[in-house]
Amino acid sequence: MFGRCTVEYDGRAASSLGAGNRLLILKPDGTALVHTDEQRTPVNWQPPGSEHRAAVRDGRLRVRSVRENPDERLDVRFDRVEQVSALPVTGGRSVDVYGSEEDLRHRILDEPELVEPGFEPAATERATAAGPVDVFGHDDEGRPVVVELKRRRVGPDAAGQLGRYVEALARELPDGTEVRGVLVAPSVTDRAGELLAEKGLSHVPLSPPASSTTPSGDGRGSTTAPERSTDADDGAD
Amino acid sequence: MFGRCTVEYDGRAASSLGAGNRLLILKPDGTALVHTDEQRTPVNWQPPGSEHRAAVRDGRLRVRSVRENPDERLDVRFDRVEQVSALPVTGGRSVDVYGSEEDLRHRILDEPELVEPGFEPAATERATAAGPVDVFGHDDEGRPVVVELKRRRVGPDAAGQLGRYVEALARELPDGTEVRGVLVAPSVTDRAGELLAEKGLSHVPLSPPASSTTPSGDGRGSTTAPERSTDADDGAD
DNA sequence: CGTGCCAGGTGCCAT
DNA sequence: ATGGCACTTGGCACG
Repeated sequence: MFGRCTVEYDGRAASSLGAGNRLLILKPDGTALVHTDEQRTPVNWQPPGSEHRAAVRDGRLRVRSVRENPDERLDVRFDRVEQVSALPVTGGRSVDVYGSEEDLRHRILDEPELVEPGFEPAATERATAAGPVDVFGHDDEGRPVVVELKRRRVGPDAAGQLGRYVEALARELPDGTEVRGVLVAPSVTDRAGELLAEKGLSHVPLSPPASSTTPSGDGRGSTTAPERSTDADDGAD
Repeated sequence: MFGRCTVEYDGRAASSLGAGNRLLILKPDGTALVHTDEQRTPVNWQPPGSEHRAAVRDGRLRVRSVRENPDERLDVRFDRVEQVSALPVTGGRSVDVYGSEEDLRHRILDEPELVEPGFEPAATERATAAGPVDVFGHDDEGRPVVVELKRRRVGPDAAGQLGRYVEALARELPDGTEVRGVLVAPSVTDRAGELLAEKGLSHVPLSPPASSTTPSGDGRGSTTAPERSTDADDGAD
């Protein structure tokens, strides 16, 4: 729907939006989106699972979307409706994304020496008291190694996360066992680097496999070709 | 626009979406959104600042949106266009949200005893080597106190964040100075609670002021002018 | 369901 | 531009 409306939201937070022309999208799964002419993020919304209802009050259309747990409500009051469309959506709803953290994990399991020579992965998502460890394994001297993967440049939070895993494992393993921690990510910020150094953790610069040609820039050596590149025949257009 | 299309994305990651009827939204600020009939998140998109272009190839409409830094591209190829609308958006584009972390900070600055009796705030956003501290102050015995605010229930990350601030301040202040850390949030998860305990930090259960029951006026900080504050009316069911 | 964590996170604002 | 962080974060997978 498109038209002049006001929007009120109350729930996890609360907000109010004065009159203006906006686009209101109501999805059959209960999602509601109010979009203006800027930004990727809707100015107001209601998550999937909400219930939409429409009624005319004082001669004006009001669309109300409500959900519970948490209780929240979105009210869109129109004083003029410019357009209403019902659109029959079909086809795929989700995409496989290449270049994710999972792809990075596969890359490392395929070639553990990318982490360091002699590294031997033992488990993924290994449970610890501090949460699941992305890749757990041992170095060339048999020392336990915790590997935390990030698909992009990281800040201090990732260093903290890795540190928690290392500490949790150190407690879990026999007293005195030295546990190493390796952060695998394209790069780290200065602060994150300092934090890693403080905690005795290390960083291995490595990116998820490029889905298509991202040739120059990252001098991260010409490691073997990712099989992912089978979409190369797409070109043409 | 609405119609049957395929969608290809390549940039920070890469994805491919087979043919189907979807809604394509092109905003004048360069945003592009591809929505299916589910979820709040678009199945594909392009951020603001991108450039949209349309062309007919092999008798089919192709919309391409490109941006640089990072380089990324979205291609939507239609084989049938069901509807095209150009909608004149007007009016406010952003909302004042109540119940934010900032509101929680105001609440605490108004009533510091909510943190603990005798707490005296000294600064907000106080800079440290580990980042800005939400509220910095002193307790009834003059000890420095770092307060980290969260508007909702928090996990281990918040405990880590607070811990980093406390440690950074402890280093900055004269040797031996005891720095206390208080996490103000509605609640904490078990794991976060353990982490807090380990680090000698404490938790004060407190929520942002409820919007619907906000009793008295509060001078909202330095930011935008709230022109639409008085709208307490709520149409009964 | 809650907990934990990734995400093409987005968006805001500081240096 | 990069960094650090909040967000009605959203979404998923696992306990």
